[in-house]
Amino acid sequence: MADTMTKHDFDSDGNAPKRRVRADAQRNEDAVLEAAKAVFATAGVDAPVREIATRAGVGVGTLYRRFPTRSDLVAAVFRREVDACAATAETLAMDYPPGEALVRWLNRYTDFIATKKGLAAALHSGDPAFDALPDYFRAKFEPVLMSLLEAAAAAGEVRRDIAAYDLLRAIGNLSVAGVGDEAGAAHTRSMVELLVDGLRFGAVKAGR
Amino acid sequence: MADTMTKHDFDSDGNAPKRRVRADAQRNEDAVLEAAKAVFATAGVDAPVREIATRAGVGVGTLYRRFPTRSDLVAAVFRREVDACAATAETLAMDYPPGEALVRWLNRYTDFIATKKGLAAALHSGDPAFDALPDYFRAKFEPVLMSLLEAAAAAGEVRRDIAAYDLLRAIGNLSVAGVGDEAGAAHTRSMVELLVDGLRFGAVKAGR
DNA sequence: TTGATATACGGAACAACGTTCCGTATATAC
DNA sequence: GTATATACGGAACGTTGTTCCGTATATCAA
Repeated sequence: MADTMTKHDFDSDGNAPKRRVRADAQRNEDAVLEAAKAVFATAGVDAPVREIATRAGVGVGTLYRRFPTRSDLVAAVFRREVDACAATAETLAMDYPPGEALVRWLNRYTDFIATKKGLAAALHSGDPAFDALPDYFRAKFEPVLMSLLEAAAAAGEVRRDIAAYDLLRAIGNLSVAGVGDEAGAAHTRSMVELLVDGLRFGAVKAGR
Repeated sequence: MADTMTKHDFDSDGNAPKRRVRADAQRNEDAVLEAAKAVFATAGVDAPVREIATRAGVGVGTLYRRFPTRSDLVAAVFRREVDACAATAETLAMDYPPGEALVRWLNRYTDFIATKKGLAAALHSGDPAFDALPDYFRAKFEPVLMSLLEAAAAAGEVRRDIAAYDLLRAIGNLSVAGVGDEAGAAHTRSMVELLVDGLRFGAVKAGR
């Protein structure tokens, strides 16, 4: 039978496909993301895929259909949470004076990272699935921190010669140490404060 | 002629081992450590055990006899390198003024960490084999940095309220980002400098 | 030297993981 | 209601870390 000429074919890029996404597929994707978020927070990003699939009530095949690699799943979950954290900056900027907004967001950011067991390592593991993550991370967070930084600098509270991205990375890495450790969290916080003092140091010298 | 009468019986601590350590065993242990050091530097601490065994010219069984866990091997290699890095501090302290010696050692330390792909993550992974590492790390590095810090503080170049250990951890974590990345190394360096500026900031104010 | 034996060796075998495959089930379009 | 594209579950595969054990050998006593 040569019925190769199928009836519906030209659903090229960006056009409406003949069939819409199946409801169960969508439901399962959500379930997987939700389960993954929970499992990652508990057991770190190295948690077995099977565990996530089970928790989501699907088979591993289903999971892999949507996330071809465990790294893709990690990336997807990560993106979601980045969005959430970045969003808090605006609120802070409105509710507090520049210097305080900056510090508060930095703390929020620190807490955000604290729930990312092993993620910093994964980011630099060379896995191609994570290649896009730093860019996403940066695209979301840099403008946000730049605003806070600029406002604080304008108020004469911090220096201007530190790039937002550098600060972002520095604090992110600083925070890796405190994961799952009470004393570690305290250390992280004081080191972040030290960094902020470094920021102020410059402002003092340049401000007069 | 009576000679073979115990030329080595109670060496170390009151123990009298019937047989001494076999020569081939010792040789293999060295070979494994050497191979592991090279492989870890190249491929990170997650490199396959088999690869290390092969490179050392031994079977995996032999490797596991001495290092019951891959983590134990990682720990052993790590300890060696910690010793080497800590040792450089004394030299520096003798050859440079306090402030400079401090900064130079901090840089040396940064370079040291830069070759430790993924090790910071391993340290906090919860693997029991690494539990002793932070203590070892601290026991070796803290006194060393305390000396440098104290000398610099005495010279009025830095503040006194930052604990050596915190600084150690902070820089270590800061350095994780720069692994295998040119720009990353530069970022790391400037963040370390920012930290040092934070140290100086306090010194300036502490005139009281 | 020679034999006895504790010790060490290599690599096959096992378990747990990430990932692939494919026969079966089902939501959607007509 | 039927056809069929789509999604599903889970067995199966390759690669890890680790264990096991039969074989080889360095050391000791004679």
